[in-house]
Amino acid sequence: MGKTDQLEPPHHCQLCNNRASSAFRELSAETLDTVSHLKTCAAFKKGQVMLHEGARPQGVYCIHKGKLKFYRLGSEGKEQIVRFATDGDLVGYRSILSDEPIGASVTALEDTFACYIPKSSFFEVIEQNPKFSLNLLHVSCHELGEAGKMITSLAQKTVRQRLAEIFLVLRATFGEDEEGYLDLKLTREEIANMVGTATESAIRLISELRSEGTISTAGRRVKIEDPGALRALAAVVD
Amino acid sequence: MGKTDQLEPPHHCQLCNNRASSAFRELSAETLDTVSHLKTCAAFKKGQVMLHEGARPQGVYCIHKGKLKFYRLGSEGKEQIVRFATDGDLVGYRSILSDEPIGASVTALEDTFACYIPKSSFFEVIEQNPKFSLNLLHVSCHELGEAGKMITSLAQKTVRQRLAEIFLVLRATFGEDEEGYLDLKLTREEIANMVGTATESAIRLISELRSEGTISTAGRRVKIEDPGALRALAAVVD
DNA sequence: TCAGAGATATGACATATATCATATCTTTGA
DNA sequence: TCAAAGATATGATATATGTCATATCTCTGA
Repeated sequence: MGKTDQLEPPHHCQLCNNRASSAFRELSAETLDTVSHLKTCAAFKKGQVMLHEGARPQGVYCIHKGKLKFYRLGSEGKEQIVRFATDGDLVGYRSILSDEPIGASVTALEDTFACYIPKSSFFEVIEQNPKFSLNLLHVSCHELGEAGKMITSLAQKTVRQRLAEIFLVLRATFGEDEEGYLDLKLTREEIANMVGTATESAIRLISELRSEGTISTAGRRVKIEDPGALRALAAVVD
Repeated sequence: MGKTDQLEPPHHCQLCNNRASSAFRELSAETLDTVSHLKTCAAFKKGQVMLHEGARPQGVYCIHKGKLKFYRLGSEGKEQIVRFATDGDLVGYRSILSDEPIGASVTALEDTFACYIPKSSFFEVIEQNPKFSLNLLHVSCHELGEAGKMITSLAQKTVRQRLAEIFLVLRATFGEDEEGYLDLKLTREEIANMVGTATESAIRLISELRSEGTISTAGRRVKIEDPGALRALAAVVD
């Protein structure tokens, strides 16, 4: 569904729509040319795993179009979603740069197209472009801040508050479609795995928010009806 | 207490004991010389705040000797400890590199000596030393992985399991003194603020672990008596 | 050195959330 | 298009943890 020429990666990084918002922003034409020649294309179907927890990646992916979840398996085998990636985001860089195994599996939430840059090429670009290093530092340090927020939220807020917060975060990250629904379809189980609660509890609390008129749902599609109520509930600090 | 000449920062970075384990490892002699001339010294008494949440730091601190906690204030004003820093660690780099306000306040848990490097000098070193950028990327990406572990633990483990885990983490991070006690004194409230629970709950569960013979305590000093039992309890995955 | 403040300890009780069970409702793939 | 598999929904119940209250204990600064 949709025109494939919009979904396939462009032939050259300079033509990529995501360039301005990615770690490749503000790089010289020559550098982009180099990266362009080093990269290959990869496609992932919805549900397909891009990276496995514990593995050693041999390169990084730059997401051209798609949505992915990062998750760790807890001791009971339950998924904990730790973050998401979408257009323009780099995937796999954490493991390569810290020289550690993959910390979180990455799976496509919808059909995804990505560019693959081998590890060696990635390091070459880093070493020859201080600007690229700075961009990577910017991204990783920003993520670190987001993780701190998530830690505080998990430690101090109730499930109900975290659920409200998650809907606001999803809207900020993925936006809304023409009808006002969050532009990301998640199962109730996946929502529970972000919030850190049992699936039944997530379902129950979603039903409550729905009956209170704060949100509405249509299958897996969720619409925020009263953002103010959500913000009040979530007790958003920052 | 203690000889001051051991506690004050050395005059030159090349003589610093922490060099090998810090982000300044493997830098050229000239670079270290530059940094040495740009830095100034700073001392923090136990309990003193090094950085305030929400502020804009004008430089980074390299910890020469000491222990500090990073914490965010939740909506109820409760501290959530998100990580620690000790000898050789950089403090404040996250905010400067992501160009965001400080995400977590930093307070000295004991008297601390640090070197202060102004923002501009810090960026100069980064731009002129790809190796330093890589070290910083290594550190920030490692921290990001640790944050992911903490998120999973908070979301999926019981307070009892997290408490067991914390004692193991503290031992791995700070080690033990000659008598076998964890080399870090925390109040029960601080322990609760790491684990993400009420102070009373932390006290109660610590009492339980004590009566089970898994740990022993002497005031604020904690000794791990049965690491195996702690590991089993924490259900450590990785 | 001592007194007051803060920390630790423990009980009683409240409650949010997990767990288990069952019934419908949607997807999805053949 | 349909049937099976999986997802959603909701009730009943159990329980871990939070909250409030009170009583020592132990630091720390004057």
